[in-house]
Amino acid sequence: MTKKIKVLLVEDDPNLGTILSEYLNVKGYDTTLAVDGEKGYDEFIKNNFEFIILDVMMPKKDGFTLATDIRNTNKDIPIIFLTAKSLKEDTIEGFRLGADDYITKPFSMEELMARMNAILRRVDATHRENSQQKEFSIGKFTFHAEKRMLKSEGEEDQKLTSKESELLRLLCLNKNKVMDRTVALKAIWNDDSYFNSRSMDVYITKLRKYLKSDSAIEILNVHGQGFRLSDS
Amino acid sequence: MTKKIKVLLVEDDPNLGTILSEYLNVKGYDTTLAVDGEKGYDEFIKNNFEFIILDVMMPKKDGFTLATDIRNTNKDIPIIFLTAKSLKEDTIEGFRLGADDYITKPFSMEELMARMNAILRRVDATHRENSQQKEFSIGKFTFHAEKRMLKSEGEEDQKLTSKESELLRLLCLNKNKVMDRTVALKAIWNDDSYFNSRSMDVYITKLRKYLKSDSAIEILNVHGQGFRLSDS
DNA sequence: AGGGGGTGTTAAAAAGTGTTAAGAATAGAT
DNA sequence: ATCTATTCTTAACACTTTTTAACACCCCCT
Repeated sequence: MTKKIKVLLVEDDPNLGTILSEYLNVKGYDTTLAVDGEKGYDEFIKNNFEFIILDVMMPKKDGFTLATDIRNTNKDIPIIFLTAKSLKEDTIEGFRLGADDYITKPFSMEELMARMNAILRRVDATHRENSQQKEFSIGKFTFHAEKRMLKSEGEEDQKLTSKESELLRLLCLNKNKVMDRTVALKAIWNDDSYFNSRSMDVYITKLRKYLKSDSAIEILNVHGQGFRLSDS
Repeated sequence: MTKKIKVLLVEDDPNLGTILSEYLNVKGYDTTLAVDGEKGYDEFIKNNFEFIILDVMMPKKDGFTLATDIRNTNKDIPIIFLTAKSLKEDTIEGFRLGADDYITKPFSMEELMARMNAILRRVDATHRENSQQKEFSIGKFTFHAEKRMLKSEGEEDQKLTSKESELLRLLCLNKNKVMDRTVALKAIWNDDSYFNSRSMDVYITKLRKYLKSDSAIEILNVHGQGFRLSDS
């Protein structure tokens, strides 16, 4: 399970603020609620947020001013504005300050989620390429995912097929934890169905063969759940 | 001066379509207008667009279907939906298909621009600018796509034929990612058919020969999908 | 203990690819 | 216009990757 994304929500309406905050937490985010712009800025400075949602109309410090201050210290963090009015100039102003989206009240929770996800997908995509792990160590083996190559001292290099490689990569990412069967099927086959599932079992057998020369490694089945690559 | 961004606009209303297209061109984009979903897809295959704007309600092929087809060949390209109705389910569906934004008519030109810019800011600059890139670095080689020339220190320059060059260019644009077989065939041969596909395999063999003196480079096959130029 | 669903394994079928070389098409030169 | 060199396509064969089928076994529940 991936780490929760830390969200700062700044909203002066206590009803809406609480509801939104709780909804986001249920959806797997780690949300902090601030009730005005100044408190929002304090929270921003003290924590490492990864996503900002700002109401525009707020006492003490309005959303635009707060956004400007936030952008001064972090020019990458995604910002979404919430607003009661849909004045055109306001919208443009929001985007000019570096907003990623601008949502007019009333809006549905689902829509907010959908728009957050659309933005996060982009942020991930740009950061993901470089931060993707390419080389894994499994017992006496070294597995290079990109090159689809499994090496070990004193043995001939084993070239893997793309399916073999993708599966082994998922196992490595979950080393000593269970790699969920359904998750793997959807990630590699795009679809979990009976036949794909059986196909995956065939590949598990193949991987076990490749790895059998090191008895410290095992691919264990977790009945009804998936597999665990155990490395001691 | 940065290169113009190539935008595909698919909109069946000729009035709106023309006005939008002209407006975008004035704003420095290079816009192509298609009047229905099928024509839109044809244009998408033939060109290297970097941004897509789709009307949802269209004859022949609606925006959602078109978006799905486009996402099948390119999962990174930004997509914005335009729609007359603001049905909640529609919005969510659009985002589920990988939309980056969803704009309800009527909207202002400025708002569209602002939302486009917000998305483009997030997209990796290299993704945007590389579609007309002329020079590529592959391991110890340098490839000039325009001049169809492959150079490397201490080796004689290798002149490539046009097919060889176009194929290598596509591989370079997708370096370390899969170059989809169908997309490449449609881009280079204008038609994916069995024989063209076999022809492409012959060219892959040729390119591998040219590149074989650098073992850090590989053209890997991804079964049933395409090829990946791996460079580490 | 029995039974149903999940898994391990092997092998054959189906689909896709690697490679070489000969044939067709095209463009350039004479 | 005809010849020629080059480029591109088609054919052929060997091989790899993936899926499907088949059968044996195991886990877990009642």
